Amino acid sequence: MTPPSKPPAPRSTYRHGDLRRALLEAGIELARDGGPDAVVLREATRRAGVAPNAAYRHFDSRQALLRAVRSAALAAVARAMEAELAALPQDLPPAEFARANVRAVGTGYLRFAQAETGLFRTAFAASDDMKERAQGRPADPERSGQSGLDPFELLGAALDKLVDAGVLPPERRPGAEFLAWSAVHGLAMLVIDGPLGPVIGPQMQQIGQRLLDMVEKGL
Amino acid sequence: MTPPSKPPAPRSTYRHGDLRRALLEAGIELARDGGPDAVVLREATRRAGVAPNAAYRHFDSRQALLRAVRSAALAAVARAMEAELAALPQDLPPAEFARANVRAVGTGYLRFAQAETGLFRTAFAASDDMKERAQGRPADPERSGQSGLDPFELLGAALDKLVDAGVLPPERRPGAEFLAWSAVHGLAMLVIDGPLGPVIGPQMQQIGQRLLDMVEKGL
DNA sequence: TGTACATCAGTGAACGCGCGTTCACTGATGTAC
DNA sequence: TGTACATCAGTGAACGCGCGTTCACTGATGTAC
Repeated sequence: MTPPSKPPAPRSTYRHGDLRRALLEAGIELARDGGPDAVVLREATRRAGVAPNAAYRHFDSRQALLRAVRSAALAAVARAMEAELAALPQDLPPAEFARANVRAVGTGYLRFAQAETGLFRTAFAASDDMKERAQGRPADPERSGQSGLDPFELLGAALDKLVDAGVLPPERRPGAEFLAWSAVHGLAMLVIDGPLGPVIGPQMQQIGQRLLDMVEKGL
Repeated sequence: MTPPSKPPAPRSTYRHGDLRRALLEAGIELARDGGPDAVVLREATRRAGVAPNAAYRHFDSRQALLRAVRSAALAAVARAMEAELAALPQDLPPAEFARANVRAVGTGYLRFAQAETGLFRTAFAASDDMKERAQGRPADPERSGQSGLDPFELLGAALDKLVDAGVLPPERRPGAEFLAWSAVHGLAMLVIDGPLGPVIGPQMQQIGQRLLDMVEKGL
């Protein structure tokens, strides 16, 4: 895709200025067009125009850099969802509005998966040190959007609205995020990472809408 | 997990006998407990008790070996589905039986994902040379179960039964496999490869059944 | 206001690792006569 | 039935690669007096 490294961007000062940020941004760029495995310490330092070991002033290890990139990717997913939510007409009847919220969250997720495949894979790929994720930890602003909610929490909030509006019976609420998330996540993965990419990729948006219909009816 | 290599299994004859099969089986073993990235040519030859380059008599490249392993993994998924189908009671009323077929396919998929995580990931992970998958090619027995159908075809057949039994309106049939597959695939991926592993892994089977309810109602 | 010095960001060189792959080879097999 | 020989599966050694990480260092900064 892109050539192995960018012009080293010569630097006049001995100090870099904001190497941590530069490395993180290089890492995000790498993830963007190669997924998590492409987040390579040496390449990030190359792009920042710095010796390989300089990275260790700012990150304990490659893993630590990857973690930071992952948080940034999650925040980007959250912002994509927020963008869809913000574009919603505000004058819908409550039940309809609640439904539209859930759809917007799902649509944002799918759009992001297709537009930023590498970041999407980075956000949700396996990782040995990630075994602690998502249980009741305090919300981490690093992985959240403007609302302060991470992607999972945005989905949860939308489903809560569905209950409040009387569309979803409260007894069906617990665990509903897993069902909704599964459906949308599966389509995303099949298209970007699996065998269905070439087959349904082009029609992803329509299939995505049908999938959201199914979730809505089936929840 | 397992030590880096097994006892080299000393060989008395100069010829190996069935090196291709041995390499394939070593590759499957590697995939089983490490996913696609763990399918490493040199390690496969080590396990087969053979020099690294001997592999090139049987596979053009590491990619070729990985492809063969992937086919085997897909066949294993198909067999897991067939096992669920075979366990179905045969005396259900037609509509119910058709529904049960679809559930069985989904259940087999989810069971396999949880029991054979590495193989599952290998079967469905990205691959640059896989861009041709799944479109109208003649069914490949390498990736099929006893029925001669690969996992995707098994799902398709189950959905066809749903239409025949009058449960699913024919106009909803086209593309239905993408919706059903997405739901189930998403849950599998979130549990084995994503942030939800520790959170819902233990309850995967119940959530899986709820998910299949959703698909059934929503299709 | 000027100078000594602690701090610490970045350097340069090197390490060991394991990988996929290529080369020219050697040893056993089985077929043709 | 016995022997020459083509075939080809496996060997041994080596290649170049890029990675993450460690070491002892050097250069600029900013604070204490």
